[in-house]
Amino acid sequence: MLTIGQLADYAGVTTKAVRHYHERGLLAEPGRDSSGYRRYDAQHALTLVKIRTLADAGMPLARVKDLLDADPDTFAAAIAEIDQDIRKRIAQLRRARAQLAQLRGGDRLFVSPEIADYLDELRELGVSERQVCLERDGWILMHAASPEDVSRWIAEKRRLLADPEFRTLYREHDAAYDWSPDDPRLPALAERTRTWAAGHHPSEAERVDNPTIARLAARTQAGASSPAWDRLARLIKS
Amino acid sequence: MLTIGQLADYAGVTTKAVRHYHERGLLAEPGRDSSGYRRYDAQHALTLVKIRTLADAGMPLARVKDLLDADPDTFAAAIAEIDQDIRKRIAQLRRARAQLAQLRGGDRLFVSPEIADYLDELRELGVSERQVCLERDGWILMHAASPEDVSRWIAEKRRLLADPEFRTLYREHDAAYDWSPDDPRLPALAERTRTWAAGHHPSEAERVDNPTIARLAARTQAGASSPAWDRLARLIKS
DNA sequence: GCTTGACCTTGCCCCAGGGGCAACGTTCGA
DNA sequence: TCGAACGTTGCCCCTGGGGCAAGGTCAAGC
Repeated sequence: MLTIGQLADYAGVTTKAVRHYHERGLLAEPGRDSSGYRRYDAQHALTLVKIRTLADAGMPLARVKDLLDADPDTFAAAIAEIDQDIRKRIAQLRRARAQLAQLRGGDRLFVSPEIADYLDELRELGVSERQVCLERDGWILMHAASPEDVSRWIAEKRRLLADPEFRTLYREHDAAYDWSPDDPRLPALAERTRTWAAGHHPSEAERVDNPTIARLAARTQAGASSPAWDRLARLIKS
Repeated sequence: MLTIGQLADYAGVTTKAVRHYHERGLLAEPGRDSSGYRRYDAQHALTLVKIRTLADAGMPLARVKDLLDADPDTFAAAIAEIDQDIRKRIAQLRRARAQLAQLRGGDRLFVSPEIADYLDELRELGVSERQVCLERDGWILMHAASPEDVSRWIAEKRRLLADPEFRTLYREHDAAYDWSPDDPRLPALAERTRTWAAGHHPSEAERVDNPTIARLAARTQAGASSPAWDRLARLIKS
């Protein structure tokens, strides 16, 4: 007859776990010897190994309990199900591993592939990393606030970037961030921007009156501006 | 600016989880709007996705917290470690799957390969499944109570089974379980057993005076006897 | 016989990672 | 204007045990 420690060692668990299984009704309480120690027999060892096998496979103890005295068909079905579950979990772990690797480089992890591609295009255009981050943050907010609009807006942005004049303006605005607010190039840039805006026929998509988006855009800009940008904004409005 | 629900949906978690991360200090509490609602920006979304990526990889939240503002080297090292861990867990799951499959057939799962082989030999000899179970339970107890003795005893048992007379006696004892206690074959079997025992030179191993084992054996037998076996035992002793 | 160390007993609180519910305030669209 | 859907805090609950306390017990060696 075995003590709780011997039984636990045999099954590769702690004595604590064995007592836990008693509490949860998974393992029958054995008889006690004269000193009150639990004394186990081989049947307990068999059951304990079964419990561990099922629990190691990720089955909750409550289900293990039901299953221990279920008929063979139920048992087999449960085994099959758990087996499927294990395969799913392996796949999940593989995915987690891949995600983890992404964490080290780039922002593909944080935005949809569509947006990530767009950001890469900006980079190829020579846009500063600061500006790319600003864009990324804007798209994250948009994606979170109204995901169904993202595709349309991305398409619109792409359409604009196809216009050489817009591309030039975009890059100059980007560069202007670091200029002095008194930089003589600012009035000229403002003028060119207004000219472009006047000649530019706003598309359907752009006129979408989504107040959420409008407020969102305003906030995003507000967070990260510079003296030169502030002046530029005033010059364009005036 | 996002509400907690939008942020949570974006990262694929529950609002409860987001609040949990605030409590644990993983995610900075954002400002509140006039009604007391939390209002999040893109930075929160970035951090939240990072948190989930690390947590999904099995990292405890406490470590995630430390890692979120660690230097890149520490971060990379931690990533590598977690990656190793994931691979280990995948291997573990695979093992669990294999064990699970074993659960459906035989008792290889419960005893060492050595003992399982021995039990299979008994089966080939035509020993009843009842007797094989009895043996199995005995070996489980021995393995749990004093694993270092198992190999020696198994070898001894094998040596005995090589003796044709012992094999015959073993099988007849097995069969006698179901006999009536008045069966006329019992006295003859007892006599043959005594003759064999007298002519049998007990080996070194057999005389090992392990009182634990002796008590153990006695208990095992006591649990599963039959009227015929009881009579047989009395006949042999007398 | 005595000590020492390893074992056993019960009981209680602790952890992650949230879920669920209460009881209430806010916002938004029809 | 009203109801649904969302937000707030706070509390207790779950799993699968770990850790520790405050003892009782057992076997070995001296």
